[in-house]
Amino acid sequence: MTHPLGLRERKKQQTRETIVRCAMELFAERGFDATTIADIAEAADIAPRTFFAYFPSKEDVVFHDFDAIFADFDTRLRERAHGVTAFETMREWIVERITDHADPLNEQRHALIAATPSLDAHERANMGRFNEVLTSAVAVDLDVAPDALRARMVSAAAVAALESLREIKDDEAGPDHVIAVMDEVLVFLQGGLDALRTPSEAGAASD
Amino acid sequence: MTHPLGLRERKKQQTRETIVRCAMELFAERGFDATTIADIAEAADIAPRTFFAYFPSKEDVVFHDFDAIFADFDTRLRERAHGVTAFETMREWIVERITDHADPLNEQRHALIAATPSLDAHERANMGRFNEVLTSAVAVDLDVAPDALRARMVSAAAVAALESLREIKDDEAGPDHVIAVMDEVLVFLQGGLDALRTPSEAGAASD
DNA sequence: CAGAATATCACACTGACTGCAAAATTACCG
DNA sequence: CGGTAATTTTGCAGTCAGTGTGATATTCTG
Repeated sequence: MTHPLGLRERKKQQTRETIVRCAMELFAERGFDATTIADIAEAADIAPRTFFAYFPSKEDVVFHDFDAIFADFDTRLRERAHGVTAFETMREWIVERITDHADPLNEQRHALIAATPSLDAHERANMGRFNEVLTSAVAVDLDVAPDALRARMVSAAAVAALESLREIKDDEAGPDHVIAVMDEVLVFLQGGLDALRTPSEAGAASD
Repeated sequence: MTHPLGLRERKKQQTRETIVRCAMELFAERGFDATTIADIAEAADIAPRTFFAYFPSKEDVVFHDFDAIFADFDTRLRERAHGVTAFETMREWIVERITDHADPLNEQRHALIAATPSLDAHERANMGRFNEVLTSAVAVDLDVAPDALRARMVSAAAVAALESLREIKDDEAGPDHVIAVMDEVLVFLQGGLDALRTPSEAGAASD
């Protein structure tokens, strides 16, 4: 009655955050592989076994917010209005995320991921999930099969742009740079699709 | 003197092949995760500890030929003649591989990968390496920075095509289908790059 | 406050992977 | 051929991630 969430839920949330904070700190200090579950548990003042009540694996701590982000993107794609392109939806979503959720810890996180092969693989798998949902949405836009080559190419190029964005993120100019990048992507994709639409001149110049 | 390779080398090669064969058999039967190193060692008639003298991890058995394939692609890209596009090089390379190395076990392998998350992540990492070298080669072609967005997009789209090819592979028509796919990719990339080159009309139609 | 629900935890276990040093095998050279 | 050096195989002990189970503690509900 005093709180929107019961004591239990609040404590759980708090413990979860403590685990994430302590773990990321240790990862930054010693590296991911050199940090054990026991280390994290001690720092967060929980039993080692309890860690696994919060995260299925050590890696999942690093990507603790991915599920929420992905779900957000997915529903956004699914619930877009008729006539609104998947790419436009993605562009909007990215600009929002950049402006709203400017997380200064992201830079540190990505340094960690880049330095840890297993995390890098995990990150790629995450991007793969973005790619999947984007591909099927693009396929709907283009009115082709869900696994059509052109849908894959469009989605892959868009996700490549997404990846390039996360490398700059905070230090470079925020929304302006993002918009510039997305514009370049749009021109590229549009040009590519137009070329596929007109079966005229195929390949003449060098790429 | 009787052999190009000494007894030692020959036995090593043989043992390596035995491990791969036995392991893949077991993986196909029971699944990757349900197969232990001890199982593989017993089947290949070696000590469990010896397994790690041949492969750094269980996963690497599945991708035992990746290093060679990747090195082939990489040198091919590096040593291409002046004026020959990275994309053209890739196209040639793929057609050769499809025709020469038609491995009937590949289908089985990819089923295994698709069914095993950790292998899927590993496979993505492998594709990521293709993407990296292709990106820098494309950047040279386009005369832009190695991490330029357009180089990334081109490479990402090409790798997406590569991934789509590996899904069909044996059952569908071989070289013909491959060439058709690569042609479509070329038109798409060419169109996209042309659009970026002419700063005229940007976005009008829907993608 | 009692009892149901749930969270924390200790314990024991599997399985991947590593370091180390002994034992077996192969190569080399006089 | 014999013996020694180089290399490979192996056993053993150990670390660490992750899981199942059941006991204990905490919170919730009436």
